[in-house]
Amino acid sequence: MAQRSRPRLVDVAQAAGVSIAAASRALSGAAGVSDAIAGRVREVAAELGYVADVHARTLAGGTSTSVGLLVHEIGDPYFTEIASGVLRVAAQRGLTVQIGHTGRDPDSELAQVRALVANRVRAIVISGSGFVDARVQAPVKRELQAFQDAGGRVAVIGRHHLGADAVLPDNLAGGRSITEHVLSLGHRRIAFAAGPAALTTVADRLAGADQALRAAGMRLADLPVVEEAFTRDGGTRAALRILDEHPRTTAVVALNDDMAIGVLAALRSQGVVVPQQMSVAGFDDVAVAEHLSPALTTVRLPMAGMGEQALLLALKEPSARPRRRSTDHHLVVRESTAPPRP
Amino acid sequence: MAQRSRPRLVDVAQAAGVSIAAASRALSGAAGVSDAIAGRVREVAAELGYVADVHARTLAGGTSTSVGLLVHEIGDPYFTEIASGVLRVAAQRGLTVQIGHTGRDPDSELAQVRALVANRVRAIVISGSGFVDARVQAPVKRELQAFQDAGGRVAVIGRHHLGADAVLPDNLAGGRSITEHVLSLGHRRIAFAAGPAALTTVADRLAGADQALRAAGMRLADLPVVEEAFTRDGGTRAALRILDEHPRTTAVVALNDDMAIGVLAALRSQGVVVPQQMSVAGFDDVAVAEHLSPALTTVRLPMAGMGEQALLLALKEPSARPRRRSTDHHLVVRESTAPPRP
DNA sequence: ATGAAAGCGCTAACAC
DNA sequence: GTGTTAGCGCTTTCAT
Repeated sequence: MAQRSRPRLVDVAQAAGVSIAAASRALSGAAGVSDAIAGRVREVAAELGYVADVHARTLAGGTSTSVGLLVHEIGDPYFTEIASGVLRVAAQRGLTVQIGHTGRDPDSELAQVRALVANRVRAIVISGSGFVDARVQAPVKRELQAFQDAGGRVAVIGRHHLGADAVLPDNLAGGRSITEHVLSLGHRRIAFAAGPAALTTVADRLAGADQALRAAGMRLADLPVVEEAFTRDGGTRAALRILDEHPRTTAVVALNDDMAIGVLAALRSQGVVVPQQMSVAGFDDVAVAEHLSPALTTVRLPMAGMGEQALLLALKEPSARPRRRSTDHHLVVRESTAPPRP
Repeated sequence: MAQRSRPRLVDVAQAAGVSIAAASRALSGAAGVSDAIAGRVREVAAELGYVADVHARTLAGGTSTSVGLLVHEIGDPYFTEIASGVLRVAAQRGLTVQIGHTGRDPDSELAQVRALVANRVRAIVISGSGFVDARVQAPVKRELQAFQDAGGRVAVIGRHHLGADAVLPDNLAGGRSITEHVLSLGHRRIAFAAGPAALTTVADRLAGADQALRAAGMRLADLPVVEEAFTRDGGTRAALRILDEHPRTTAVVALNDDMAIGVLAALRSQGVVVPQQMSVAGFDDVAVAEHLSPALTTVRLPMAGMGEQALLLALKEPSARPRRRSTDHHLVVRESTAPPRP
C-alpha cells in the first residue's frame, strides 16, 4: 500500500518545465500565460492525474467552491425535493454541496451552521421552518450574522427574521385555499392535524385556515387542532386522537403531506373509508401524493424550484436589504376529499 | 458591511495570553496543556465565537472531517433513504458530508469523484448501480484507486468490481423471491418492467428472476422484459408498452418501486384494476410503498442500514482485501398482487 | 507544560 | 509572459 501522496502543483510544474505560478495560472484558467504553456501544463496535469487541493486553494485566498444546505431530515420528501433543486443548481455552477440534518432541533442546527462556517462555504441555504419564538434561534442568527459580515452569503427557505435573503412558500394563502376547499364541499366539523405550534410553518398555515374559517363565519379556535410531530407517524397519532376525541369530524386537514399520509394509514387501519366517511387534505404536494390511496387533495408548492431559487439568491451579490421571493401555490383537488355524507 | 474577518487562532491565543501552540492543543483536545490553560482558552474561544478553519486545519495535516456521498438522484426515494443513513452516522461522528448527483452518467460520476478527491474527504461512499460493462467505469476505478493509494477510503453500495469495501443488497435472491411469489399465485404470463440492462442492479435482479422461472420450468428469455428508464416515468412507459405489446399479461414485476409506482399510475389511467385484472410487484420497499393504492407487494431492502453500514465500513481501518457485507431481504406481500383471474 | 518555528499546497502580489 | 516569494490559518515537531 504505497501511501504515495497525490501529485502536487510543483510536480506538475516541474514535469512541464515551468514555474508553479505559470502552472497555477494555466490550470485555473487565469490570464497571463501563453497558450503553448497553458496547453502543455494541462496535458501534463491530466497525465499525472493532478487534482488541486481545495483546502490549499481556499486557504490561499481562492474563493470557496462549496455551499452548505441544512434540512430537517433528508428522508422527508419535502426536503428531498428542495435538496434536489439545490443540487441541480450547484452542479451547474461546479459547486460542491455539504448537507446536514438539523432534526428540527435548534442546538443541532447551531452545530451544523458552525460546521459550515468552519468549512468556509460560500453560501448557506437553510430550509425548513424556524421557530415562532425568536429567542430560540437567537444563537443561530448571531452566527449567521457573523458569517455574513465576513462575506458569507445566506438564504433561507420558509422562515423569516433571520436577516437573510428568503424564499417564502405561500403558507398563509395555501392554508386559506385548502380550508376554503373543504368548507366549499360543505364540511363544518373539520379537524386539523398539525405539527408543533412552535414552527412558523405550522403557525402560518393555521393562520391561513383561520382566515378562511372567519370568512365563513367560523373560528379556528372553535375547531380541534391536534398537535403531533410534523411527520408520518405524527399524522397517524393525530388521526387516532381525532377519531377518539372528536368522533363526529368529517374532514381532516393535515398541515403537510407527510402527516396526511399518516392520517390515511390510520384511517385505513380503523376501517374509515376516505373520502366517503372522512375527507383528508394535505399540504405540499410531494411527488407521491398523486399516487396515494386515494390520491391526495393538497396544496402544491414548487419545492424543487424553491431550492433552486434559494441557492441562486445566495449566489448573487448581496443587496442592502434582504431580498424576499414569495412562491405561489396551487390547490390540487384529487380523490381524498368529497362532500360529507348527509 | 464590515467585511471584518472572523477571529483566528492567534486572536484567541492572544486574548488568553498563551501561545498559539497551546491554544491549538487546548481546542483540539490534545495532551500537553494544563487544565487551567485549556479551560481559559476554551472560554475565550467561545466568547469570541471562534471556529477553526477547516481548510487550514486539513492543510496543516489534521485529518479531514468530511466524507463524500454520491447518489444517482437524491429525489429517488431509494437514495434518499440511503443518504439518511449516511447522514446519521456522519452526524454521530461529527463529520460533514458532501453530496453529489451522478445522474447515472459515468462522466458526471467521474467529475463528482474528482471533486471529492480535491476536497480531500476522508472517505467516499458511492451508492447506486454500476454498469455491467467494466470498461465504462474504468476511469472512475482508476481515480478511486489513486485516492485509496493516497490513504483515502472508499465504500460502495450495490456494485462490484471497484476494488473497495462493498455493501451488497440482496438483489439476486430478492429477484428470485418476488418472482417465486408471483409464480406461486399462479401467474405465467409475467412481464418485467426493467431499467437499463447495462445496470448491474437490473442484471442481478433479472438473474434472480430467471432462477425462479427455471425452477418452475420456464425461462426469462421467453418472457417480455421491457427496458425503460429506472424511474417513475420509465415505469409508466413500460406499463403502456406491456399493455400494448403483450396484452395477455397478468402480472408486471417492476424492478424497483419507483417504476412500480409509474406502472400503477399507467394502469389506473388505462382503467386496469390492480390486482384484479393485473398484479403488480415492486422492489426496494421505499417508505411510501405501503401507502400506495393499492399497497405495493415488494421486496424490502434495508436502505438506511445500507447507508450506515457503508460509511461505517469506510471509516474503519482498511483491510488487506476489500470487505463485503451482504444484506438480507424480505418479501413483503401487500395488496397489489393476487391470483390471476381464471 | 509551554513556546518558537517550520511547513501543509496553493494563489496573488510583485518583480523581471 | 514568466518566475519569485510572501502569506492564507492551522498542526506539529523540536527546543526549552
